[in-house]
Amino acid sequence: MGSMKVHQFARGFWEHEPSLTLGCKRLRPLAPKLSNTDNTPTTVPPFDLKSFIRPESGPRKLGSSDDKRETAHVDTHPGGTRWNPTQEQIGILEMLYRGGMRTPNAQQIEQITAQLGKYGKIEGKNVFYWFQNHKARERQKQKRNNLGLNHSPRAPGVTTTTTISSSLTHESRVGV
Amino acid sequence: MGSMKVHQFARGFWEHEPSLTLGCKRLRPLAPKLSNTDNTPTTVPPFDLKSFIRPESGPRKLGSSDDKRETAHVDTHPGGTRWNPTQEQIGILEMLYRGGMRTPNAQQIEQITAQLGKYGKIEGKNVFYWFQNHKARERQKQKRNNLGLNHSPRAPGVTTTTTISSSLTHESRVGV
DNA sequence: GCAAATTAATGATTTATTCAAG
DNA sequence: CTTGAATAAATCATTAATTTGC
Repeated sequence: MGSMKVHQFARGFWEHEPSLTLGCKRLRPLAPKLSNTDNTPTTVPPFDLKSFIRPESGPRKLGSSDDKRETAHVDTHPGGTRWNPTQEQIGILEMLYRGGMRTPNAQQIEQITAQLGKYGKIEGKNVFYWFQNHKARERQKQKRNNLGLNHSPRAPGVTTTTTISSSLTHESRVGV
Repeated sequence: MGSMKVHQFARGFWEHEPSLTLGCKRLRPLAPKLSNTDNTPTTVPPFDLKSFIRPESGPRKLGSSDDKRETAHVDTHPGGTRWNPTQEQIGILEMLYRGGMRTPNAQQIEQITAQLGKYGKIEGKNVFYWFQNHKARERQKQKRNNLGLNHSPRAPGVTTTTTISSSLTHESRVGV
């Protein structure tokens, strides 16, 4: 397999907007059984659950790393369930988050994925989801804290670090 | 806090492409109104991870660190405008929708996009978004119609006198 | 000590809301 | 106003922690 063009779906269509590799696997285990009474015009492909859950031999869309060298597998290589981040990965992600990154764009996701890939199997969408979830859940936490906040006018313990060096070259700051 | 809800109906079986921020010319103020109580982090990560936080977007030019780009001229590109579906495309999509398709998976999207590509420029995410929006807005319309039965402002242009009961087979929304 | 049962975290999807182009 | 595009909120589903009984 020399230079073979992968599916067009990977490259050609999303070239304008940065996109990331997303797997074509991992579908919900719920019954793929549609109500067959309706005529689904497009042939709903028979969902081969097993083949989807085993992406190893499946066709990759993009971002296929040259080698996967799973022979040694430092990590669990969970056999095709959901991503289970390692401690290093989490650490880096949290660092990025604390650094101000909230919704990285495709370029950033690509790079992050590449970096985190050194510590374990990971895909771009994992990074994407992680930021989504982390952001949302941090907000939840904060809100919860705010609700029960009418007790001590001053936050005990945590002195809100106002020593922020305000000016920073964070261009990736979309929200806030 | 276990949510024991069992859905027996076929729910989504779609891989969900993470719609990455394109960041081309999409500046969304969207004041999140987040209470700024929490972290205003802006602490430079001690590592070189800052390389992750590269300035976003920029078509393909890298190297220029500072991007104070003006939103002046950069929109004559055919990649910058949004998808404008043709009549054939809409027709096919609606046909598929009426046929029961609601959230096509990646495979299906791929095929649909390929087909629709014959009639005009289109990308996979367009198909994805179309289904999302169409589903949501059909629901809105129905709801509006149901609520405003006694209303008689003006004859609605579209006679969507069909399929009101069909959607009842779905779960009734749990409020909220 | 261990494994089944239970609970807590959190990854992955779906839905609702919002913004802006045409 | 219509509607493509994007994000946030809500929800589902799976894995890790943990409890419990032996």
